[in-house]
Amino acid sequence: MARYGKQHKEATRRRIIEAAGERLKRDGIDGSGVSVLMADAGLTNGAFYAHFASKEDLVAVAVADQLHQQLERYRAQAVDREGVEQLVRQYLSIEHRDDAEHGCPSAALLDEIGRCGETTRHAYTDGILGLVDQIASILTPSDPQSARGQTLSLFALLIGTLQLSRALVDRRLADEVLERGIDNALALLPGE
Amino acid sequence: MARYGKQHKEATRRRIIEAAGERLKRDGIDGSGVSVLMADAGLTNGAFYAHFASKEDLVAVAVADQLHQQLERYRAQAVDREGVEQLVRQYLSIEHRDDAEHGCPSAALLDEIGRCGETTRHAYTDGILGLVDQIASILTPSDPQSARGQTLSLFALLIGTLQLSRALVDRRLADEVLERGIDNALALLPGE
DNA sequence: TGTACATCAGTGAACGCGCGTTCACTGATGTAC
DNA sequence: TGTACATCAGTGAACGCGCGTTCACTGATGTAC
Repeated sequence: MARYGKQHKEATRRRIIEAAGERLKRDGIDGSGVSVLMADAGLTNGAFYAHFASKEDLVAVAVADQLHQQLERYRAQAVDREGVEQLVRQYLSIEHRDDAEHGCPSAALLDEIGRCGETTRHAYTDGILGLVDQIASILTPSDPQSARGQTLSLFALLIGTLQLSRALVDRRLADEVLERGIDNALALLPGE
Repeated sequence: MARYGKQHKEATRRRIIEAAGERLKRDGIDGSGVSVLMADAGLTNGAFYAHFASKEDLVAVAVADQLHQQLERYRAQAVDREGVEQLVRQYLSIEHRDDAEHGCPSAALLDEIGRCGETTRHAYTDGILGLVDQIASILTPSDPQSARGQTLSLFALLIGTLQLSRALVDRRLADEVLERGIDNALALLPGE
């Protein structure tokens, strides 16, 4: 029945989603056209609608995937409080600021996501809560639920700091924002 | 010589800039077309290039104007530490979150600004520094320069918090982020 | 094993539309007499 | 004061282009005999 081996189309779909994640973070949602997104995956625009119902559909899936990838990375790295502190330092590093394409989807896209339809915002909400709960469970293993709000607030600082550092043309100032952000973020970590 | 009275064209230009500020904050930079921006000012698209060199030119000017307006508002309201604390509460209010059109340009546009050309990012940098220095001068009148970094970091928290609250579909959670943000922001205020 | 076939992932041209920008023009204005 | 005129802010159609989406098709594939 299935002519190409059923994993073939699935693999193509994944390639599109992952390439789209990077392109969206680099050029923004409105700034990334379907033809370019498909070309990034080595395909032509016509094949798009065999994989996704619409551009918004792909955006929602790509945002979910980006947050899921982030969760996997954080899960591997942030095994204890010190791991989380290291994560904060990496998040607010010059390398992360200067490489949005491979960085945090929230920092790259959050204000645009806020203007998206409910599908995308729902995917975002689910994804960020997965991340937040993971970090909260490490910082406050006895009652992670209570640390959710505080961890979300910590994320807000990280996201805002990276965006601000990216927008400032004064490099010295942009770097200082990152450093201040680290101190303040560490102070905001929910405790046991 | 000047047929329409020289203040006429200047007034039209201002009308375009102010309408554009609101439209950009509502629909984003890539999401706002020149024709719509002109229609918002009661004009047709053709007149645009008599006032601005390009769309990017208007964006830079509108961003600068928005930040300037914000500065004027903050200057009037934040005359002492308590005024600043009030400002933080207003910034992280449900009303502000649900009315991006009349709200903070940073919260509405910061990740898009980070992807803009140097003209716009330069305008943004100047504008945000004006704001930051104003707040810093109230919180640390003896040495506002030293409070600059900390105040920028405070702004980062405010901006990230509002964006996060706008993106979350879970209202309870979106509201909680604002509340947590207030507590954390107040704790981040640089002191004397 | 080799060949004919049915499947369907992917192609690429085309759809209508709105983008940013240009331009020949219109018509309301303040000025000159 | 009333009229003819020069100015120029603003109009609206058009430019080429890329958008998101559709569709008739191609051609590589795994299967059946």
